[in-house]
Amino acid sequence: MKDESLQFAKALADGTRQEILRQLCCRWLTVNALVLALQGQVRQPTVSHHLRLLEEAGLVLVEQRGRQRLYTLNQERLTSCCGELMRVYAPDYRLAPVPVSEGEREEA
Amino acid sequence: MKDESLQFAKALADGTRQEILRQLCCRWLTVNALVLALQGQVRQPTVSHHLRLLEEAGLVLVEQRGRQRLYTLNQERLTSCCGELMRVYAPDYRLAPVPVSEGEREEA
DNA sequence: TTGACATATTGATGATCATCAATATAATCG
DNA sequence: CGATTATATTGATGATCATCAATATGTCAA
Repeated sequence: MKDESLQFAKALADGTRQEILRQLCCRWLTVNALVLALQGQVRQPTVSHHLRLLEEAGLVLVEQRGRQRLYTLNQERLTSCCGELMRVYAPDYRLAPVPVSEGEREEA
Repeated sequence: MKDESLQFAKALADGTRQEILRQLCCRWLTVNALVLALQGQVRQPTVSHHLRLLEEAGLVLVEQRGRQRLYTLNQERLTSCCGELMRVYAPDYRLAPVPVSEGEREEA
């Protein structure tokens, strides 16, 4: 897409997609596992549809594993998109994103 | 709206609204001035419509001034919404938003 | 109060999009 | 190979939404 911030916002502008991202945060799930995690909220084709949009926006990472595909949230991408938004729309504010260290990540 | 991050994303999920926000960044414009700045892209009622959505999302500030209404981008709100997004969807990253000082603001 | 100006609201229309059932593709196993 | 499983794609349908012309509301000046 031409405008990255627009694609980013559109990707997040749906409740089901945000729920999917929450489920994919900090873990890898297969499509079916994701459908189950969504508790019958939506069917598998719908989940695949959303995953495609999220992948096109770079917000999820995919890994083929036999006949299943594992998805996870791409935190780095989300961070950089938020950074871009703030650079454009909040130039009077600054952000200093600090990656959490490996050690800290384990504690949570 | 129930979900703040969803309302935020929806508000940004339109090219015209993002263009409006760019125009309202760091300055106050009347509705008509905004229509002019958009160079005939959209009519006045459409602009008013978008301004309402943006106001409901807290992304613009309004001030009545005689018979006109002045709008400007609410940078603080945008910053906090981005922060919320990152807190939820990028917990392995941190942001330390630092407001630019008054002095620096003048230079730009 | 009347007239002129600035903005908001209404109602209609077309476009975009979320969702589903059905089906296709792809990968593994026997 | 054929059967099974996992995921993607297709086509249809209803909902949401961006946009406009027309009109209403609100504000000031004379």
